[in-house]
Amino acid sequence: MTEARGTKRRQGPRKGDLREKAILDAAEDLLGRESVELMTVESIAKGAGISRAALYFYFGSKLEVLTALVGRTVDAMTAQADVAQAADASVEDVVRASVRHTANSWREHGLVMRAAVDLTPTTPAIRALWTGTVNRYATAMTEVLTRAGVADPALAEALCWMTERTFYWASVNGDDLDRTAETCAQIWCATLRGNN
Amino acid sequence: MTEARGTKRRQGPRKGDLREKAILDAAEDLLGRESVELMTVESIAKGAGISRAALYFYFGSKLEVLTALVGRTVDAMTAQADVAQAADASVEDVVRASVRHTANSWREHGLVMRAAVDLTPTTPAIRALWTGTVNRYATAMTEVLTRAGVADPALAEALCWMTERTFYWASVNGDDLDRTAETCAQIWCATLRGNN
DNA sequence: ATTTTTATCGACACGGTGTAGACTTCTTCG
DNA sequence: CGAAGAAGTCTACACCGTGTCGATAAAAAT
Repeated sequence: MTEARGTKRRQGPRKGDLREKAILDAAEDLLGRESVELMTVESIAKGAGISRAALYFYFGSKLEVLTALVGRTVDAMTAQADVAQAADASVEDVVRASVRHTANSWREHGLVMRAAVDLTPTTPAIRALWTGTVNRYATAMTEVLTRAGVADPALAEALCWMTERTFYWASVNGDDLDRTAETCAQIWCATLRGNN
Repeated sequence: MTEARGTKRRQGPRKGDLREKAILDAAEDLLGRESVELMTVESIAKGAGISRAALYFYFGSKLEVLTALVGRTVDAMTAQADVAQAADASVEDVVRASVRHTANSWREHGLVMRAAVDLTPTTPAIRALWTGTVNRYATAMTEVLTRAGVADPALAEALCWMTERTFYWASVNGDDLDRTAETCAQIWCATLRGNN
């Protein structure tokens, strides 16, 4: 099972690449209605307008679909991520801007990000994507913290996971993400000052 | 499906209550070897020395077993929890003690706690147990923070989830939990000072 | 000692998964 | 154009884990 991808189809913008996108779109759509484990290969296929067996031509399993979907979303996130980092801004401002940016990601891609978190325990590939993203963020932040005299990378890491979890629950509960961002930023800044 | 429990058997230390414990023990044992979703009702039953169908006499599903197991563990945790809170200790000391206590919980019950976190998205009953525990901890901490002039409950909540996630990953990766506790305590204390 | 509750088991039906193999539709190049 | 072959789709099937049913055994209760 699972097939590691790439055995079949590989190159070129063939006709059925639209299908591939359609499948991901259908899956993303479904995430809005049913939970991940209720979502069946059948339902995804139906959403994409093809038969169950046809879907297996493109993806080896439901989890491969979800992995591709998370990958697409993570790419989109990091694409619009590294705009910031104006070198002259105050450290606190950089931190606040980063947290706000995170809030926006959750606003835009909350459904998929939630699914990514939910699937992190079960799916190695998704775990890799997600922890990879968080760790990238963490190392970037470690640099920023260092500029403020806080050296330990473990601190940045812990704060990143705090941010992740807090936004996750806020997204699940439908809380106000601006407030959430405020809370997170406050802790980030406190750590910034408190450990020089 | 699922049967909501209680329809069958209810009172007394009947003979088969041992079985019930045996089943939970078997499940906990299994958590050490295979992941939650690989674990099958069959394997749990086998571990408890009974047949698959017999297990359904005690629990309505694999998830009910896991829920009971998490419940048992959470009870054990909270049982030995509220020892602390000596009213004259410094706020920072209380915080450090709490975090260290959390580290001990993860040391002792890491397997089940990890499973609880993993199952939180999928199983409402376990989500209730877990968020309940964390929230109890959060409100207790809110009081402590208030004593230090930091009023916002959202801060304590965010810090609790930071602690949860950080220990979760440390437990998964086999990191040193003392170091993890140190990191968490540092952020707790920074927030304590930084936001008066 | 027998009646009732508690516990166990074998057998079944169901639903979702993944695969095999036949079939159709595109593409492309002689 | 028109055959070869690649890309895409479908029906049918076998598998596996789940949960239930009814018959039966073991324990408790009377």
